[in-house]
Amino acid sequence: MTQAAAIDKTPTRAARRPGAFVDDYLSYLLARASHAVYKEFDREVRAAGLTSLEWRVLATLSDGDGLTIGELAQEVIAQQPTLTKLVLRMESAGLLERRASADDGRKTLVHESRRGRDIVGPLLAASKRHEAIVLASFQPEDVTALKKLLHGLIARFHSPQD
Amino acid sequence: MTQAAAIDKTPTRAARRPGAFVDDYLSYLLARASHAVYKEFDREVRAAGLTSLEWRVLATLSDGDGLTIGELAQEVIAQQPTLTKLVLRMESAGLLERRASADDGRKTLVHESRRGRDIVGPLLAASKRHEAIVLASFQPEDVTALKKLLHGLIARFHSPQD
DNA sequence: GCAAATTATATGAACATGCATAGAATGTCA
DNA sequence: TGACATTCTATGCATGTTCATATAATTTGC
Repeated sequence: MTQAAAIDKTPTRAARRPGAFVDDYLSYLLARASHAVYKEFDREVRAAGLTSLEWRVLATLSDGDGLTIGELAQEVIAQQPTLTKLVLRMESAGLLERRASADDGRKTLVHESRRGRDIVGPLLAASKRHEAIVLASFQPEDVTALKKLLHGLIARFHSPQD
Repeated sequence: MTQAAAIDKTPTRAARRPGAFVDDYLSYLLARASHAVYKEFDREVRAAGLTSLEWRVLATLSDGDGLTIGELAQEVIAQQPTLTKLVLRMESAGLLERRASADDGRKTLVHESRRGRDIVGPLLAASKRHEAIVLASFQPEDVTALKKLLHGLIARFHSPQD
């Protein structure tokens, strides 16, 4: 092990410090909540042989495919070169197909393959069950208000480019 | 350019499809909201010469440093090997210090350096201003309710290990 | 209809991350 | 105390991501 230079005699503060800034900072809170909720479900994603980004791609395409690389990148919150390469890998793996757009030769339209649909289908069902379980411990009206506010935040601050 | 195999004649559906599953799926919503809110502020982070993960590390340590690698990893939502390596790089860059724990030789305690504090200080102030602006367009009671619910989600589903 | 500007994707090289596991310190229990 | 299990960090290697830029297609202005 690489040895640290100095020795610290103060006890470790393992528990969260009350009133810490980061614990009340909105984008942290949102990210931590997202992670906390997703983490459990991630086990099922991995069991299906997918990474979380691959799952987001397939789930997004399930709502209607034929998206361009750029649209997909926005949807799954990744950068364009990342998506270009991921889509190539996923095409090689038989999870989706790339097609040239007829009306704009620059665009690559991404479609789910049969195999992609077969893999993501059960996961979509499982994710709905999982979300229902997560939300079961909250008041329905609180959940509605939460989602409405989240949509508001997204609409208000989501600019065109990533 | 790598040519796609087939040609797709259907028009691109650029706009979001209404009622799409992913657009109402909780962990997506949370992640997208987090990203939407953070994105603007990210410009200031990059201008300060930090990556977003480095910013999260320094911001977290500003609330009280001397955290172990493991604690930090939890706080900033990253894996332990990622943090070990990042902390080594940040130490080389003079942003923080690693110290051996006196009461547990396995632990590495991470502290901010003078330089780290100098860099993160203005960013912390800026982040508070930014959050105030973001939240200004919402009802204060809605914001309170949102944060309370997020804390609830985190507490309910945040297990010890990452 | 041609040059310049813009948009969309791909790609190369540098860098960061993740997985598995090693190494080191501590805790447990007989 | 000594063996065994556990905890915490580090590390090697494979893989994935990012930044800058190249390439290709389209649009704009004249």
